[in-house]
Amino acid sequence: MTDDPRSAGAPTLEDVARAAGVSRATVSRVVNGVRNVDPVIQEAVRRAVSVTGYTPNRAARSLVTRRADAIALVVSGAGVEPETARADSGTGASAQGEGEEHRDGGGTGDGAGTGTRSGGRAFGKDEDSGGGSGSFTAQVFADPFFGRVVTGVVDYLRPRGMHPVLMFAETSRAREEVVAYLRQGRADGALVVSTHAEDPLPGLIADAGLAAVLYARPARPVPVSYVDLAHQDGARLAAEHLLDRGCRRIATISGPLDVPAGHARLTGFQDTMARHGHPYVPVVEGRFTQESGERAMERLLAEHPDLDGVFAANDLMALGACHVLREHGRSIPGDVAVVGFDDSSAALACRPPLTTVRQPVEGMAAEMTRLLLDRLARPDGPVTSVIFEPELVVRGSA
Amino acid sequence: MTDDPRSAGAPTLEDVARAAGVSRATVSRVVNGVRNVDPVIQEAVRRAVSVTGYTPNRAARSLVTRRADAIALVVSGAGVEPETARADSGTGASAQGEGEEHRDGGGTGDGAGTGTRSGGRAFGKDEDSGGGSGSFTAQVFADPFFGRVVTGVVDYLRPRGMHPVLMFAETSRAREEVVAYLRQGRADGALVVSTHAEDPLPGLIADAGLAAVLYARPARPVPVSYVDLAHQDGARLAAEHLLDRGCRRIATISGPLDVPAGHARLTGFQDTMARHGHPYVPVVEGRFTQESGERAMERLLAEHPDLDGVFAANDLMALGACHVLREHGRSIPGDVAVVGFDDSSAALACRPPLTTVRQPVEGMAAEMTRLLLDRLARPDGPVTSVIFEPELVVRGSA
DNA sequence: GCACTCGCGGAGAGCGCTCTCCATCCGTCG
DNA sequence: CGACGGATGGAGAGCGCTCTCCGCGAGTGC
Repeated sequence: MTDDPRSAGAPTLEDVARAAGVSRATVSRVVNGVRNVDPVIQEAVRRAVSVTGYTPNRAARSLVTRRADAIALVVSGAGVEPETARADSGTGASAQGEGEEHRDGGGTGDGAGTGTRSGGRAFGKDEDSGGGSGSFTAQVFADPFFGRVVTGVVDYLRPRGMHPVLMFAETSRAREEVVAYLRQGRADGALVVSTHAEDPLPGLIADAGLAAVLYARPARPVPVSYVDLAHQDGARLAAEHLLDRGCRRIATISGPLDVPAGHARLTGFQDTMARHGHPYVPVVEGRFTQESGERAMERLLAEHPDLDGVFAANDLMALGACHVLREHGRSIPGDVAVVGFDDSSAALACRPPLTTVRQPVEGMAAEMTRLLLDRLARPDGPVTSVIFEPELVVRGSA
Repeated sequence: MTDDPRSAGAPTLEDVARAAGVSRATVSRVVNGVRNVDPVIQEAVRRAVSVTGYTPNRAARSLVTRRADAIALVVSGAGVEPETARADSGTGASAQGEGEEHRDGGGTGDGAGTGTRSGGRAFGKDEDSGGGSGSFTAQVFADPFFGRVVTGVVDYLRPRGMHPVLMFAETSRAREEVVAYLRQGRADGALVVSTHAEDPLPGLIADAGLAAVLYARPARPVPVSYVDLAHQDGARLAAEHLLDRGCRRIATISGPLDVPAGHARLTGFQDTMARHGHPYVPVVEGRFTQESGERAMERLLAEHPDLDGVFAANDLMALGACHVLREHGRSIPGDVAVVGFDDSSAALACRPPLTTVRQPVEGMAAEMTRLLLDRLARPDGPVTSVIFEPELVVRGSA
């Protein structure tokens, strides 16, 4: 019968108000942006808050503010997949979404990465206890790139009291879930990292009038902000460095050509080479995985045993190339100079450490986050994009 | 004046009910677990839902169900930190979390891993555009381990329509934020991965009566479920393999001894070696980073130039050790056999690929998630823990 | 000295949803 | 043939919070 703080559940605004002898509204004012409350009362309220151990209920707040104060970090995958069936399997088993088909790399097509796919990832060979063997998620994190994106996003968000919800969207079903998630108001906007061009997700999000910012420019224009890297410039840096070093028989291992970054790095490289009198550059297409880099290097070596310089479109492939090169008795950089791209952790896992083109992933991810938060603050602000400049990091391999 | 679906904002249950000519309650019944609604009406409601494009508002639902249908994935860091000042630096720079003090390896103490810390991570040397140079986040993702944890968690959660909120908790402030987050009802429970023993977070969560499951047993008992690996057994496997191979002058690079996993792997290794007539095994403490593995290997080689076998407590260190070994002219496994631990992606980034002890991280993470969901379903269920058995994966290095 | 403004706190109306009663209506059994 | 039970749908009360009104008291200008 005393003023017990309603023994059930967590204390509410009401409880605090009672304890402080004021109204709910006043407590709310104090708890949030202190609009205009007498300092004395403020203090009383604050004391009451700590006495009762009050924590505002976010659901209730979100209900009225219509803000979740959360954002989604979405890793979006290939657009190519069997979605003809328009599966209406209701709830339940969505595990079948696995059947995703990657288009198998253009000219490289030695069927390599298909059966032996596990080469790219170390784990989960015959594991089946729920851990994602060949799952999209596992593939994603096999590349150090995504960890860096997460790092950039989280480091930007944390000081602002926000935390990202991690989502993956490699199937149309998953994509719809992402849109639904946003529409349900569980997140105010999305940070989308696409692993493939033609990803329909940005379009879906834009159509639904939801806020998003992309990492990398979408293949077809979408009215959404993005951050990107000047890939061509980076490739130019690599080419010039190899040339400056005196390499004359230079080849390149490109990324998947259906990925804008892969394409741009190749054309940037070829253009620069051509401009310096090397109109023809041997190229084998890889898939940004270490194993594909190995295959590509083997092939390159078979066809051009005398090459003295290689530019791989990312570090993982460069690492694989180095292994193969060494196995074939080539010293690095003595016999063959190798330049990678990204400056990821793989660059240092290599011996000698990789000379590479640095992509400031963390900074780009942070900027992407900033753009999203800006947009949420001013929904009618302009759609802006930021292009980052890469820089060459010279280490031992070239 | 017509039955326009209230042109403002998203359609609500009310709108759907009107469109279907039923009551809100009925629509709710259909949308959720269909308790008992006439099939005909069900169909009508479903049609109305798709016509109106209705999506339930999660905040409203959470408000009454008191469930967020979300869980937090928390990477928790060192307990050791300068929190005397009780830093009230408000928001902003949390980057100082770097000051985190790892005890510098027992006898190793050559001050190595201190200045050259960047060796462990590839990125962000002088980068400052917000991306986390030496941030805790960056450190965390520099190890392939966390990507695997995320993979396991996400792959288990996704088919269940859930997505994890990613949080980090390396400072007491961050820890409080995690607890607050849970108390606000933004997540129903937490999955906690501690990078250090003595982590206070599990205790804080348990004290607050919140649900959680840990990856790895906490140093001091906490009434919380966890999953863990039989580290000793794994180390035994490594020792026996090295011995079986005929190695007789074996040394080991241990993990940080203040981390239970590091400690257990060392003692398991030593015990087995002792049981086989090798009471003394040279050991240098590493920090689970590639660079610390290199340093340790250098030291080991200096003191025991004739060694013919090395067990590194994780793959990253084994990778570093291999580099150093090769630089010193030792062939692997010819002159020196190397065994790693984890079977992470680093094991395949190595040449020859690493023989290693497999920790089924994805499976363990999935199990951890299952335990949490179980607990949320039955809050008064038992506190259970699951210990996984490691297995030896023989590849080229030993 | 009176109306007017302004600062400040309280009352109360929802936000959209779930869920517990009830009211109905049907079929069926005594 | 009347009553009763089960199946079904509707009404309505909140969940905890924010925020718009209002009221009140005190300062201010003419």
